[in-house]
Amino acid sequence: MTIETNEEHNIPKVYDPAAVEKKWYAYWEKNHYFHVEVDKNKEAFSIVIPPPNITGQLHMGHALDNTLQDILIRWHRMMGHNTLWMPGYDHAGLATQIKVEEVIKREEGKTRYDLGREEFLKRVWQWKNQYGDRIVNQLKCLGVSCDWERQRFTMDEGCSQAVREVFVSLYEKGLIYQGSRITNWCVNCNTALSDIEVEHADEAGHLWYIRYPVVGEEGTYLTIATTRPETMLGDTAVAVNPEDKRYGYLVGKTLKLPLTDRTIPIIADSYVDLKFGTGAVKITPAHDPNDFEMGMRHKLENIVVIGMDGKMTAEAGIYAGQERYECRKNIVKALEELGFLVKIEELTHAVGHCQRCHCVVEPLVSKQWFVKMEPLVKAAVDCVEDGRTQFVPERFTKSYTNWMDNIHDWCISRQIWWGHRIPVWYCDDCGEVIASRTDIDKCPKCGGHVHQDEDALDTWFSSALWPFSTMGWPEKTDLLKQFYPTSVLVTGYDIIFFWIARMLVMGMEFMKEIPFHKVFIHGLVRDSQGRKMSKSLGNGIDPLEVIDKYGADTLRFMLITGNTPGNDMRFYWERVDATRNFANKIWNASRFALMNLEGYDKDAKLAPYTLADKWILSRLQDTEKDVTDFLENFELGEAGRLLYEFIWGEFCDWYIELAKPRLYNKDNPTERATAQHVLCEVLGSAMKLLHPYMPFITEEIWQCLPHEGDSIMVSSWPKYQEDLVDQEAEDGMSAIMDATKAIRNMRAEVNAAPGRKAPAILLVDADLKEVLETNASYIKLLATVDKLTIENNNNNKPQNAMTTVVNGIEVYLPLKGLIDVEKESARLNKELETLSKEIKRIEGKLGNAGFLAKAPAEVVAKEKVKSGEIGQKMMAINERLEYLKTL
RNA sequence: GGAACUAUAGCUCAGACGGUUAGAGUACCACGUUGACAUCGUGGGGGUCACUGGUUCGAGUCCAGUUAGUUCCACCA
Repeated sequence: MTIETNEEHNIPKVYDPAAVEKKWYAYWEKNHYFHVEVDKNKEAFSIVIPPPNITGQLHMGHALDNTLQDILIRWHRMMGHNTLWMPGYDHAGLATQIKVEEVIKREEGKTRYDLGREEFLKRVWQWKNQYGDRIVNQLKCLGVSCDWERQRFTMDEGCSQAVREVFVSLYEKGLIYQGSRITNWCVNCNTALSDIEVEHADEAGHLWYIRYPVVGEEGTYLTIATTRPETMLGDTAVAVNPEDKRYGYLVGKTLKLPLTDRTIPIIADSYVDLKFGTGAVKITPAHDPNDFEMGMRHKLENIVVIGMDGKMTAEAGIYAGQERYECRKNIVKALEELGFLVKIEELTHAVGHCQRCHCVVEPLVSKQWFVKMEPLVKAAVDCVEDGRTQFVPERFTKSYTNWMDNIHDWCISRQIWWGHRIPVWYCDDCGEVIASRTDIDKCPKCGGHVHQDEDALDTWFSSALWPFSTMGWPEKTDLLKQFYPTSVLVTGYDIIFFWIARMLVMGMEFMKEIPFHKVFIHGLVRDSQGRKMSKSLGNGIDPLEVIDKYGADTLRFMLITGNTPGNDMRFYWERVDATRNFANKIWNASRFALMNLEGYDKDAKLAPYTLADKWILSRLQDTEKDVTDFLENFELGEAGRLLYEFIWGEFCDWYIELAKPRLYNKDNPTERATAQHVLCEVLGSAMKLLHPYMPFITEEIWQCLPHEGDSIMVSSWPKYQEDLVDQEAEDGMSAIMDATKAIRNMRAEVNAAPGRKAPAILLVDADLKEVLETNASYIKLLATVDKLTIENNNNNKPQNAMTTVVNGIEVYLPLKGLIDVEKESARLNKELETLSKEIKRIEGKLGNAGFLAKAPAEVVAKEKVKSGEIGQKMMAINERLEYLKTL
């Protein structure tokens, strides 16, 4: 194959991602590169996407999460594995319902109750059909390579069937039950919530001390302390600790409950803390979880005074109908007026808020469905503790197991319409309760009329099944056989309990197998001040904006590098700029290559590799190996950093510069072809290694370079070629690079005109002499040297020259008339100072018997070499200083 | 009340098994438009690795404690 390039070709100097990205994504999709069929002969690698909400817009968290997955997926695909990335989205029950309700309210002024269940659901489906794909399209802008042909939805037919199967099966096993319990109730969203949907926040509140008169003992009171005086209307007892000597004599007596005409008993219960408040607690079983428990123990009555709407009930007497906080004010006022209020203290305490609407959650008794967790968690904890499923980073294991060890039953019913309706029917005639996998229209027992439970399931119930429901469960599919357990699950630490834990539980229960081998946890993307990005703060940065301005490659690489797994990261535009510059650097390196590939013939006869060729090829192998190692350990940031350093710091800064003379010289076609060959080889491999991170620009470049195959994304991952590893070449090049840098450094010190060539003298050890002589042209080219003299270091030292010693090389720069004796002496003395500090440290080590005896021989030898080198340096500098004194 | 994480250059962050003269990007200073790139090149300044103790021949790296910050869990009215 021969490349024809036109000297005048107009590849733009600045990389423009917009056109490139659209073009290649369309190309990949058209060629079905994302799609995978089961291939039992290949090693399987699979990921199920954390399904984004249909209401959602792509945010930075998605961008990070999906980039991580895409890197792993693209890498494994290139490794030749049978690679599946299962995409899909989540119906997000409550969140979506609220969203659609808002829209309908705004546009039509109606509530969902106005529309009725059927019509409302029709609207949500419409909404889903209209906007559901929005986030998928946004994900595509990011370049992710999901198998879109397999896209799933938590409420599609298959997933819904899986939900039914799991629900009914658990019900039959007695692991799902219905009960009247005190649960978290959101008075705004009008539904029950699970414990983890309640967010606790410390709030400044008050502790009101109220005295309750003891019945039959005029003038005797028992003072209680409460943070919620409005609930006193529902008090059915006051409790003291049985050990509490202050109140012992009162236990068994009754109290007159102020503001009511009821009397309540004084009971003893060890739950009561003697040191808090007065040591006497009012008990309101209907409105406090602890009181509820105590009420059960002491068979107390539940008096509901706050309703589902957050307003006081008829039980609240004259307060009926008042909003709960308004009532609180009025109660306090009344107590004060009647002399029952003893004092008010300031108190900060944790108050639960609804995760969705942030209003204060009310503990209320209601009839709900629960999953009995305790029998289910063991398997899910065991598989993590014995390492079948591993968290990366490992530290998240602990928070997972801690949480699982203290698990509460999971309230799964929601008083909402959008979601999986609870598959339970009640017979209106015989009262039978039937959980069914299929819809029923009459009672199987008596044939009577049935009606279905009105409630829907917690969104996370269907998410919990995601790893297997998306692969066709409960059918025994080939997909499941090949891809379950999935290889890795990638998500943020914020949903470990909501999602990871539940998937482990359900996977172990229904597949009898872990859902994933690894859980790769990442942190949050925060703003530049470290704050969470949020709508209310207005500090969110739209990933699509970054993609528009800078390209997806830049966003992806920026999000992945510069932080470590599991840690939060801050978003800085400066870092976006820096990454954009990297993309542009790659672009221009490729532009350079293309401009110099004219006449390139893949099969041309090659000259022997030069030192630079051997060096860069060897470094490429090191990079391939290290990058692969890092990827295997989920150190994606480190792998990215390595690629950055290799491409910019070695390939661009040194190799390209050194290849220029051969590329420009058309009189020696064999050498030119060799340089072209190595240039293409290294650049091509570098693009492959970088492809998982920056899929678009690497495809664009790869397609321009000589290549085999139709796309870089289905090309093979570079192999570590041991025969190209050349330590000698690497050592030789580092000597040359060190000498070059030393010369540049000294020239800069005296402000020598950078463009003007000057002579230099190197005095070197015998073993370095040959490589330096052979490649003297490198130093001349890169250090702007015209006459380079290389001698053995036992020769006479050149006079009237600047000097420094690096890597066993004494570098002299004759600078006739340029040397400022004073300045040069100062510079050398400063260097001498650092060196003497260093040698003192090393000699201390070498003089330490313990070090010599216990440190590995290798380390000792290294220190000795170092000591020798420094000694040599110091000697040379001292000689030079002596000479300067004579001037 | 438990638990986790973080503390390294002005800023944002890397530093695997303890052994490099502790790194990068950015910012800053100086010089530079030689035919890939000024979204660039070359060079430079800048850190007692939060503090205290311990283990070790040797600690930014391991252990204990202290301080500061962040976060999660927890039914204390």
